Amino acid sequence: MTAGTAAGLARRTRAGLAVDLVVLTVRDGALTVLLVDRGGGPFRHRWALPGGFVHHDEELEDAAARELREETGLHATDLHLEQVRTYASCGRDPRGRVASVAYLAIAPDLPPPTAGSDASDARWVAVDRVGRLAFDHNTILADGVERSRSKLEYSPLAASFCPEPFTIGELRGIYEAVWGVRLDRRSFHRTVCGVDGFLVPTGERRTSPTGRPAPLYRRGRAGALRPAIPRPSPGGHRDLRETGRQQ
Amino acid sequence: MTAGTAAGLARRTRAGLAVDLVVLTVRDGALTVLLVDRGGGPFRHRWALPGGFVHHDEELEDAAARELREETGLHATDLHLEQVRTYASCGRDPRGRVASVAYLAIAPDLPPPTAGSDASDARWVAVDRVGRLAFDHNTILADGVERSRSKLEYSPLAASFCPEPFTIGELRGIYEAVWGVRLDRRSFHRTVCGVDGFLVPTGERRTSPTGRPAPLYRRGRAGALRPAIPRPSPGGHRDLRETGRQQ
DNA sequence: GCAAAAGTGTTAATGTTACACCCATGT
DNA sequence: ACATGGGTGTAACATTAACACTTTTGC
Repeated sequence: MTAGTAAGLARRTRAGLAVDLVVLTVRDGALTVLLVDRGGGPFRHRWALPGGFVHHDEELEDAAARELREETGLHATDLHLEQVRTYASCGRDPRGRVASVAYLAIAPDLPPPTAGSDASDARWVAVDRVGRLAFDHNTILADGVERSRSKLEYSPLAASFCPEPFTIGELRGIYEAVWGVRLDRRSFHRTVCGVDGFLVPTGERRTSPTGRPAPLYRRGRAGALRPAIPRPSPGGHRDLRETGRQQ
Repeated sequence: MTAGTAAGLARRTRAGLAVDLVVLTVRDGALTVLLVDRGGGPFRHRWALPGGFVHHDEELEDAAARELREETGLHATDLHLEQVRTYASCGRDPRGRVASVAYLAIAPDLPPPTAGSDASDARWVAVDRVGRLAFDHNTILADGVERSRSKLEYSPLAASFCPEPFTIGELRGIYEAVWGVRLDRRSFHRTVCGVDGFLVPTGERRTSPTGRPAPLYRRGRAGALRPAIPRPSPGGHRDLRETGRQQ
């Protein structure tokens, strides 16, 4: 589009342009999201996703990185940031039409955030303990979580949850927390090590008070996981296929 | 987001809000997109994706459906419509800041469209023969095509390319055109019939001048394909030829 | 009968799952 | 030695790919 006659130009819709962030990490074995207590505006003192209006001449992704920095001190170079989708329902913001572009940010576990300019408080909350949020943020959160769950399978996203360098065991903990399943330690090891470009061994090892020292890894360059890390099917295994019969 | 103090409110960004449509179909065995020749505005007489500004108090999806109707006569009830992503770079529209939400529309093969209000011409073009488009529409098109290719695997999207009722052979033609591969006729048949809820037999058959009559199907209610339709790996091996003659 | 497309059966190769078992370390 | 987690081997099972063969129609 963006087709427009002179008449079309005159009556074209203008809307507020904002970004909202679904910042996920794994803390204590649970998938966790960063929430802020809104300091002002509508839904004051409601919990919400961090975010804010895009500045003039500012790219969406830069706005997302800026909000992240302002609210958490995180720098976008350290983490994965991707667009999820846009929410622009007419009634979603009482101040008027606002189109909010949601971004998913994946970060290693971090210290509790400090409240920023737009928030009176900020904290990490396990995604299954999140209450009613401001605006349509419960929907945005659900979409972000769903996106991260499915991308774990075929993208190297899981490694973005780990502070580098990390062990295979820590990586497995990410998969278990995000998917909410238990994975076989031995099969998992072989599977991830068999994915070309996923993990790069540092040559170092981490010794721990318990167990054999584990080799350390960094994120590799692979953009997609081939083969994928199989996600256990929730309903168990399929039984025999029934071939479709006609008449 | 949508956090805003009184100060934040005053300086919030406002932008034009538009939708662009990647309307795909399969024609003559090729994945094909609907393009319009821009009748006015910037990029006049350049080919572009159909789309336009969102009206006041109009939902994004309604705007997408309206543009589709205006430019092609298609009704959204007949086709699959989903949001892909939002493009809002500062320089993408010479008229100013415009956020364009891209939608993917999948339609059965249709007669050539008629030009609408914003377009001086409209036509179907095979996606691998698309030239330089207006704005950033080549990028939007590429993202839409990529989305449709990956969704074919695990969603019932392929059936939206077929006018109902359809045969298994027609459905296979969709997969072959979109993925650009040849699929084994017999394995494909078993695979799709084994997916619960994908296809619903009508009980009717379609007789053709050549070959055995094929049972007809409609789209089922499945939202996801379990198991998925396996997509041949690109770095793969086998090129299949199906001569149709038995050895 | 013949060509063409639908549909079934079968097998080899491949992939996945589950678990036995060994390794290396701190206590 | 033992507990703990890292790492390898392997057999059972499930899935996939390739293709032989049969069925049903129009001409």
